[in-house]
Amino acid sequence: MRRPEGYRHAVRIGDARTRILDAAEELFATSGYEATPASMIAKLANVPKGLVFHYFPRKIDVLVTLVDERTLVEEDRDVEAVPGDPAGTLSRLARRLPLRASPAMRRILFREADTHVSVRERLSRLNGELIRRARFALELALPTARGDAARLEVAAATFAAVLLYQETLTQLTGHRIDPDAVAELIAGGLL
Amino acid sequence: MRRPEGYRHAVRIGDARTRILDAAEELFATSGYEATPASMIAKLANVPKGLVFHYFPRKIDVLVTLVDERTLVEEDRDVEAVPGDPAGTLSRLARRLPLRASPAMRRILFREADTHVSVRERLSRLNGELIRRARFALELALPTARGDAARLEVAAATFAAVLLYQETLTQLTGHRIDPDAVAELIAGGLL
Amino acid sequence: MRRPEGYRHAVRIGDARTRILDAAEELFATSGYEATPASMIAKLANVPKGLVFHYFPRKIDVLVTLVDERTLVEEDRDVEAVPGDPAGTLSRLARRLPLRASPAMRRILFREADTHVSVRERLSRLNGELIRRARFALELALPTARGDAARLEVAAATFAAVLLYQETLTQLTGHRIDPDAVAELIAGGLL
Amino acid sequence: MRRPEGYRHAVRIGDARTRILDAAEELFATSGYEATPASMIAKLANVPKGLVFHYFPRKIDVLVTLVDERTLVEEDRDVEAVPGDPAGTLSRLARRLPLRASPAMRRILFREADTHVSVRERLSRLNGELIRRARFALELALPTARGDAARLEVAAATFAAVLLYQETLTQLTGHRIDPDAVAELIAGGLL
DNA sequence: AATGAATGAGCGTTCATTCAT
DNA sequence: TATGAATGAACGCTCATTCAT
Repeated sequence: MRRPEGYRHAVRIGDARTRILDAAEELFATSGYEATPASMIAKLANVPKGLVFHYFPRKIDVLVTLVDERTLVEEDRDVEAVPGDPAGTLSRLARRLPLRASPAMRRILFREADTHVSVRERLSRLNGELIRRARFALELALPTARGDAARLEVAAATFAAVLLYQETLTQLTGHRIDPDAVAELIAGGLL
Repeated sequence: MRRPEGYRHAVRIGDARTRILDAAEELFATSGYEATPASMIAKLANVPKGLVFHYFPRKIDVLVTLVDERTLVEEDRDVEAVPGDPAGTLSRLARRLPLRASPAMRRILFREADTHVSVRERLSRLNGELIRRARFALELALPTARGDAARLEVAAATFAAVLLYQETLTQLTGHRIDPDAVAELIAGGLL
Repeated sequence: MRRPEGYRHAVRIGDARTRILDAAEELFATSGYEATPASMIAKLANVPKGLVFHYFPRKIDVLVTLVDERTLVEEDRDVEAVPGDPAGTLSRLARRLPLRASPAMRRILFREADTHVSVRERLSRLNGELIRRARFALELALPTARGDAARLEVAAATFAAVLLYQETLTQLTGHRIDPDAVAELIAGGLL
Repeated sequence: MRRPEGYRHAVRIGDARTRILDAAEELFATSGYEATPASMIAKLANVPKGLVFHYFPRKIDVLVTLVDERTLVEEDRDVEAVPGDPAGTLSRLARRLPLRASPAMRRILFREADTHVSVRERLSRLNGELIRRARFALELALPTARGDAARLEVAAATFAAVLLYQETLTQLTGHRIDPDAVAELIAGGLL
């Protein structure tokens, strides 16, 4: 919770603990958790190596703390739905992803998810929240009786998948996917 | 050197080189490349550690070889399209993913893509092929003039994303997505 | 970090870094750099192996540091020349070899010179300095006009060669050469 | 004894055993015995690795054989002495070094001498023979009664040292020493 | 709170050597 | 005689972690 508004990139300011987390965020995102030695975090953070272990007794604690403090899945936030405009409603939701996290933190979240439980849990909650919200938005936006529950669920899950995966996809394949267009496609399928 | 039909799981048979690749496939999928020591591969393959390096001079060669020999992106394969049935056409395409690879290999492909170029390239080709084929299938299946190029592209990319990501998603969140339902949704959006 | 006066032999005292260098000096001189594992240095120095690499990130750094800190080519030192006594002048020079280094360090210097640049450079400088000084001493000691430049140069180079090589020769062949006698011989040849 | 006249350099012809020795000679001279893996010898010799150990059960046998078969200290060969011309006599002796060995073999002889007994012995014999012959030549060339035994010995040893060391010196320091000039200097000192 | 020396387990890799064929 | 798979000991090096100060 220490980070204020916005994301600081590669700027090593603040107290030692913050600088350590900043450095780790950058390095984990770039090279992965396993491939990042604690000594490198210390060097980038410009603190003595011992201090890293003073604040975070085990290296894994740095990752856990990062996920804990720097990714925030915002649950139960309001959904802005415009009845009769499911596409626009989804688009707006896309723009307000309920994940407060820097791009670096997002990469970490996805990359380390399958080897570290606490990371996986966070990602799982995010996905659940996204689907929940998309479903709810569609319910509000669609003319009543239009979508049976199962169809809505599929639409919500598909949209969530695209939102979560698009960044990875762009990174790995260079292929950009436009959430707005997807929103329109999905909305078209429901009407 | 190619694997025959089907996938062998955790069965340690065949010559040493094959057993090493089998073991690595399993371990890389489970724990990730970085977190898997060569010694563990050797132990699971039931060969002395030295033999691993006899066949694969550097550890990374094991990963590269795995991707090389055990993931096969089938390009230019025929697409079975049924005019007037875009949903069914996509469903059939989903069932014939142009990636010959065990589930384990797929996880490796996705997990290691952002730190190892050769893996990333393979994944990128796969994604491209998948989109290309989905687009082509839709062109054939849709009534002419129905879909303008951009809409088709979005539909294809969305479907590809779902196909590629669904496995990871299930793994990470427990939430299962049904490609057939997505096919129907997308087809509905296009008609 | 410089060694004080005199040489300590095989006495394992002082801080860990010093003990490591002491041990390496002894072992490199005895068995050669390549044939001396870092573990053996650690054992002789009575430190854990990891500590060797704490102070010297690569093994070669131990050798380089040794040459750097424990061989000192003293340039521009005064030459004590006695006019009319070239033999005595050379003898005195021999006794004040401009190389501050233990016998062990000298063996290392010669043995590793042809495979390690930094060592070779040090040895080269030493040889140059030795010749320069011998020439200068002879110029002062000889009656003017006696020796033309070329002859002086040869005498200086010969004497330098004998000084540098005698130790190796004794080691390898058991045959001892007496620098004083050589000085006399050379002086005789110039007069 | 297998080598005919002259030295073949880097030409891999002849039977396997010869090619192995050729390769080893080149590699040992360049990188030293310890730093040359048997596999590299095999590769350069263009023979399978197993064959190296077929001919030479242990790696050290390659070195020993090399020294054994490819360095020949010619003892008891005639000395051409010209009475009254000690300088010329020494010069001639320098030109007929009693060591039949390629430059590469000489480098090996000197470099490995202090860690391998058999090599050291060979070098020792060479030095002894050189001194013996220089002493004998000087005895014959000098006017009788001129040189007492001790002086002759010093002269002979000095000349031998220069001859043996000159190659190393040139290599390590770039400083060339001219044996003829040294011969003259020494002869001058004896007359 | 801060530090860097110390520790040791374990990693990737090398390589002499063996051996079945 | 010829071969390359197999073996295992040891090597250089890394690194999380501890600890005295």
